[in-house]
Amino acid sequence: MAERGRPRSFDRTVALRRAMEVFWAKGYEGASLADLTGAMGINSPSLYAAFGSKEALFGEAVALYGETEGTAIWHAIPEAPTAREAIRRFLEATAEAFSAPGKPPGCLIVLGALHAGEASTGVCRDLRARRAGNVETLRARFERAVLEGELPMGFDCTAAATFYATVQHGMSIQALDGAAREALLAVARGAMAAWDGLVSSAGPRGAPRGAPQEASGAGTQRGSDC
Amino acid sequence: MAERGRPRSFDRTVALRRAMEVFWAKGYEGASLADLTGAMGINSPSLYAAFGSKEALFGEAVALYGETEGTAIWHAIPEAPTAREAIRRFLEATAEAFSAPGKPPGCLIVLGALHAGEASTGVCRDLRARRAGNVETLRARFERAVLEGELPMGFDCTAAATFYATVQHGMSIQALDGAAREALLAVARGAMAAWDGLVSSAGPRGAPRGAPQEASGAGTQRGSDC
DNA sequence: TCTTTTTTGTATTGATCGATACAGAAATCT
DNA sequence: AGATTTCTGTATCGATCAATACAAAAAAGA
Repeated sequence: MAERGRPRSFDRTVALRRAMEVFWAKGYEGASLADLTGAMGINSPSLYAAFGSKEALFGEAVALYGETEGTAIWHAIPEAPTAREAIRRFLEATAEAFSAPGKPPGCLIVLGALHAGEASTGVCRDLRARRAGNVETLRARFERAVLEGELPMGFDCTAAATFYATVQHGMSIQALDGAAREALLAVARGAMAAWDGLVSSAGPRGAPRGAPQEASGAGTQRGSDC
Repeated sequence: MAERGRPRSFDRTVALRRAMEVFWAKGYEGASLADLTGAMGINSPSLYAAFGSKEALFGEAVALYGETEGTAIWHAIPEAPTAREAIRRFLEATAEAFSAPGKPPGCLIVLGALHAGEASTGVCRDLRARRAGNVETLRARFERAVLEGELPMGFDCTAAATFYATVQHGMSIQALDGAAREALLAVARGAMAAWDGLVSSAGPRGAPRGAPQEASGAGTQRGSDC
C-alpha cells in the first residue's frame, strides 16, 4: 500500500464524476480535452497519467454513470413483484431522472456517442452493447413474467422489450428538447396504456410476428458502422 | 436569365443530395469538410461559393431531407380519414423509411445535431424547432379528430402527440442500433396498442394532466442549451 | 542526505478543423 | 478583340483537436 512518488493532488473519483457530467452534457466528441480538464480542475498530463486516454476516461465515466444514475432507473425491473409494475416504475424513474434539476437531460448511454466517427467507433460500440444489454434486461423480465403466469404463453417478450426500450430512448430526445417532468411522465403513462393491447394481442394464434434483433450473437444487422 | 461568368462545373442539386447523405450518416459535427467535398466531388472553394458555409449547407440539406424523405413519413397525417389510421400509417412509414436499404438508418432531423457544441447552436436550434413542429403536426391532427367526433372531448391531444413523437424518435435510435424492418414494425404495432388506452383514459373527469412543452413561444424550458 | 519514483505545470507536438487568398480558366458583355 | 465576371484548383490560413516532452516539485526508500 505504500506509495512511492509524489502524491496525486486531486481526488480521482471527484475528477471522474466531473468528467462524467461533461460527457453527459456534451457527448463524447462534443467534449474537448479543454472542457474536461477545465471541469476536472487538472491539466492534460494529469488526466492522461490517471486515466490513460480520452476514450478510457469515457469508458470509466459510462461505468460510473451506470452505477450511479443507472441504478435509480433500473432497480425496479428485478425488484417489482410484477412485470407491469416493473415497467411502470422503470418508465417513471426514467422520467424523473431525465428531468432531474442540476443534471444534464437525457441518458448518457443513449446520447453519448450515436454516430461512429472514425476515432469513436470503439466508444460507439460500447454504448450500443450497453443498450442491447438493457433491452435484454427487459426481455428477461418479461420471460420471467411468462413463467410466473402473469403474461400469456404467446407473449412476444422481445417485441415488448424493444418497444419499451424504444420509448425510453425517445424520452432522452424529448428531455434534450426541453420536455418538463410532467411531459415525460405523460409519455410514460402513454406507454403503459399499451400494456393491455400488448398482452391481449398474444392470443393463442395471434402472436405478433417476432422482432428479431437478438441481443447477443452476430445476427444479420444492417444499421450503422459502429 | 443570362449568366455572366464561368459556368458551374457541377450539378448543385446533385451535390446537395450527396451532402445530405453525408450529414444523414455522420451528423453535423461528424461530417468534416473533407467528407463533404469528397462525396460532392468538388473542392472547398466551390462548396463555399455555392452554399456559403457548412452550416448553410446543412440547412439546405435538412430542407431537402424534409421535402424528399419526410413526405413519405408524414403524408398520411393529413390524408388518412381517421387519426388512428393516420398514426398507424405514420409509424409504419417511419419503420420503412428508417430501415430503407441503401440509406442511412434513422432520421436526419432527430440524429443530425443533438448536442449544442459551440459552433452548432444554430444548427441544433433549427432541428429542435423542426421536431417541435412535427409534434405540433401530430397534435393538430388529434385536435381535428376531436372536432370530428373520432376522439372524445377530454382527449389530451398534446400528451398523445408527445407520446407518438417520442416513439418515433426512439425508433431512430433503434434503427441506428441495427434494428431490422420487422423490429421497427413491431415497435409501431406496440405504439398502436396504446391507442385504446389513451382514448379510454380521456373520461369525462379523468383527463390526464397535460404535458406542457408548447410548440411556439418561450415557455419555461429546462433542457439543453441549444 | 541522497537516490528513486511519481505527479505537476508549462509549452508544444503533428493532425485536422472550417474557411480563404490567389491566380488561371471559362463564360458573357461591350 | 478586350474588358468584365464568375468559377476552379492549389495551397494555405489561424484555431483547435487529442496527446506528450520536459524539467521542477513532492513524496518514500536507502
